[in-house]
Amino acid sequence: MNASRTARERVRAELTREITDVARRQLGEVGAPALSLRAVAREMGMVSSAVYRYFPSRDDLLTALIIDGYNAVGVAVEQADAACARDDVPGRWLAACRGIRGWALAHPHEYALVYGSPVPGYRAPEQTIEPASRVAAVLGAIVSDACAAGAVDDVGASPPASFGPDAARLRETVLPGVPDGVVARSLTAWASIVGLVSFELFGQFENVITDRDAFFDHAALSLAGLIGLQVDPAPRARI
Amino acid sequence: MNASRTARERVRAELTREITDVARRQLGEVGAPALSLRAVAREMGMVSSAVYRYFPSRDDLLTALIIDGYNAVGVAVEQADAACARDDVPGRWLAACRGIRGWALAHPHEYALVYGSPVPGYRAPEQTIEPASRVAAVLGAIVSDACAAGAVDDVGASPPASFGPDAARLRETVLPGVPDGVVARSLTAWASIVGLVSFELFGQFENVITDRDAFFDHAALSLAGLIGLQVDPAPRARI
DNA sequence: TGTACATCAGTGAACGCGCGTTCACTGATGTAC
DNA sequence: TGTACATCAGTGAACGCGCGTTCACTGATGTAC
Repeated sequence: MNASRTARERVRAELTREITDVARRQLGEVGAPALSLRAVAREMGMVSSAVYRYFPSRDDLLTALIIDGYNAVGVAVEQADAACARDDVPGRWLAACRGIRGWALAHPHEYALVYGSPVPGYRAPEQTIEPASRVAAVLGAIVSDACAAGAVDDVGASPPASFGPDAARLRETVLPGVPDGVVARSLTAWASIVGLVSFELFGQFENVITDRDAFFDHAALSLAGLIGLQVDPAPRARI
Repeated sequence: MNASRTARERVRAELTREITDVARRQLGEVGAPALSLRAVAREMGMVSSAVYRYFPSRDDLLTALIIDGYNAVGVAVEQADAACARDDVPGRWLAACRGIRGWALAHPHEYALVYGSPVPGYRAPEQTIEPASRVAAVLGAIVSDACAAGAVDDVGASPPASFGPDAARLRETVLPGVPDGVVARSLTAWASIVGLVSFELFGQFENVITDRDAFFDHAALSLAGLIGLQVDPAPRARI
């Protein structure tokens, strides 16, 4: 029957989910390169070979965790953006950036898995590319909306001619209606935000920056300015 | 005698160096988390326990590699900067940024070791902090020189008050004579440059940017503009 | 210069561990008639 | 509703491997007189 068939499948889906949950928990303790199928099985109370019913190899488990990671940070950023007034461009930008950083600080090993150095011996399959764009989509929408509202200054040097096709492709997906120069600076700002978070998380700001919350906000707004988003010099008053 | 004593010590130094060379070569193949003392010993034709005469543990070998890595990228950036006319601020900035990226592309695993996610189970000791500042020192000198020459626009929002002491400390070491706002934006730009290189190396620009050389140059100059360095809109003519 | 001793480098075996993956198997859960 | 069969989940043992680190040891290289 269909009902009973889905019953078995439901159990299967539940266990698959439980395995990734346990794996994610262990990831948070030992980091991706040290993550082991056997340890996951042990914690689940199964024999290690049983996990192979759910994931054909360790790499597939890692792939699942990467996809989950991209989705998790994607959701965090989407929610941060959604909580802002649509026309408050600097507010949305800052909220989205804070969303990335907040998620990263809460899940450092997951962050390292998706934005850090590649796990040795593991090669990410195509499947991981699409969920990776989720964060970019939110940042892109903010810039697009700002452009549509005429709230972007397209100043600064023009990007190289070879960037044209890339910009055109990005306009079709995450940055509709955004001129080449702003596309280039948006990409730069995106990489910069992640660079800032990585610096903080990977220890490069040790003994350098004390109040990292405040510094990050300031840096994020500087980068909004780099893109050309019109940012108030002082925080706007709230009634 | 002193001469013979240094003879023995010379052999020791040579072998120590050879071990790190082999380790660095293997690092380039398997990545830091998979680097193993035994494999290094095997390639050297020694028994694994012999390596312990030179490095008391695997962690100490990793530490040596990290320090070497910081020094190597430091040298690369210093040389890139030194090849430019002292008063050509944008040229020096671009050269230094290219130096980081060029070294990173040539030594991706070493780059990942120093700027990527931390190696699980390894905790970097204090020794690694000082050589880490070598790159920052070059970038800092460029900004300092530009400030001294009056070639920096200190525009944009002020950094948070809590950043004051950090800026003061940085002024004493790598950014003499640089006002708080420019210090903050220099740090942001520094993290951004490394973020761009990481994005490229760790696969985030896959299917996004085609001509990465040209894009990087453009991004680096955008970030020079973020700091406030006065950049010519068009490349200056050369006679 | 020659000898007695101390220092050091490198050996080989071992300890104890964990890993990914395969495979033949036992039961339980589902399906078809 | 009941039975015969097929599918699937989980077991337990095994394969073959590599790892970091310790330790008692043999020789060679240096030092002091």
